[in-house]
Amino acid sequence: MPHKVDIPRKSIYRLSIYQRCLQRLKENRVETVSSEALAKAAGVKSTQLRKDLTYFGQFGTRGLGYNVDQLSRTIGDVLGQNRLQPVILVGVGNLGAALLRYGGFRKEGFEIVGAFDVAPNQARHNESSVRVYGMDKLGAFVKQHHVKMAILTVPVVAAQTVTNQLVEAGILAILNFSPTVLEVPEHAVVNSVDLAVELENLSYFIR
Amino acid sequence: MPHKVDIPRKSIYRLSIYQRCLQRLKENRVETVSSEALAKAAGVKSTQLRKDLTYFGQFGTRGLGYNVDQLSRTIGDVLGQNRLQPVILVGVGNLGAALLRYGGFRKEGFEIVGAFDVAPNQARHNESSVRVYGMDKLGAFVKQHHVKMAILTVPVVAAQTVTNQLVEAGILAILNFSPTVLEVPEHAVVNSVDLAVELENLSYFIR
DNA sequence: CTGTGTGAAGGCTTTCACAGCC
DNA sequence: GGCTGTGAAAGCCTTCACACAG
Repeated sequence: MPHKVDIPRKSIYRLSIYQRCLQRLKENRVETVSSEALAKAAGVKSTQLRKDLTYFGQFGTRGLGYNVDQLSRTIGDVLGQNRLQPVILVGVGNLGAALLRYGGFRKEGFEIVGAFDVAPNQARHNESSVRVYGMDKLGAFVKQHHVKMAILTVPVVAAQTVTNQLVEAGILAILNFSPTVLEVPEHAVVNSVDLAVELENLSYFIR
Repeated sequence: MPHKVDIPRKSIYRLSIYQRCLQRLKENRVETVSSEALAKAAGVKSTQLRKDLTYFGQFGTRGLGYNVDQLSRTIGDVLGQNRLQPVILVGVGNLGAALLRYGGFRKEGFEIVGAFDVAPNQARHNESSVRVYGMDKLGAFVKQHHVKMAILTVPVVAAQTVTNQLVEAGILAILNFSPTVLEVPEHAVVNSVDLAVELENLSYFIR
């Protein structure tokens, strides 16, 4: 429920990583974990893990560690992944279609409830159970299904236009795969995944 | 050629963004750009852009700005994108196959020269011109083609094992799409793209 | 005695303010 | 006058050191 802004964005990212590790521990029937052990699994320092957690409260038992199940549920609450979050995907090309088929988001609390494309009929929607609609259906769909998040996999030239449509429709968060900088109003959030940028970055570090 | 370690990693990332914007300017026959204008296009402050650039030298003309073409070539040198860099892809499932078909990396200086999978024959390699080999061919291929970078799109359970094989084969940089933390020796670099983490992160910011 | 929680210190990145050059 | 280059300041995040609880 809170929304304290003075929590480092990086801490939030790490919360997701911790959650992954906790899930794996849960599968292995581990009930308790120390900050040392969990931090190692997540690839961070134990002090950082503890600091990250204290932004949201105190969950550990001194001398013992953290209860895996309880910590996992707490982090789930913070990240809002304890309710299935509906997501739409816009742009059903190569990448978009692959993400539709992937479906592994569901386990993390996200469900792609609909897809949109300028040419819904020729879109590569084979094998996926998600329906592909034309762009004209977007506004009504978002309102009807109370969708707040969108995955954007359209070509660069369309990215900003579609973004505007999404914001207009009431979308608050966009996961952008187009290699371009998107402009959105204050109240909306964009995370960009740029594959070429990641490759270039690696390329720099191996010379 | 250099490899100064005291350059912020984030600056390197931004260099890629600047490069994108410069390319677009070049297409529009723009010859000169101010730090103010370029920064705006890249979504950063102009002082940050200038600071980023000074890590590598002085490229601007006071009172005028930067020469688009020259700056672009300089950044290209730094990022090592002026030679086509060979890349392999391991794990030809949904996402892997989509990336193979995508092919948009070439424009940024990367070429996927080969793909690998435990089951190369049933891999989804349709429509792509990249050949899919069995994992046993990996070592020889990497050596023969002098490949230094790999894209990893295998399931979580296989990720660390395959990573070890890659490092063993001589791969220095890995772009990892598996939702797990990879362990690599000092001399190797990993960049991870975790779609679920990105979604969770967004989810946090819209509550 | 083990392991968490946390104020303070340290380190890194961004921003400011302005000197310097065209 | 306009715009870059840059030392210094500010801000932010990580790490340390240790108090404190079980």
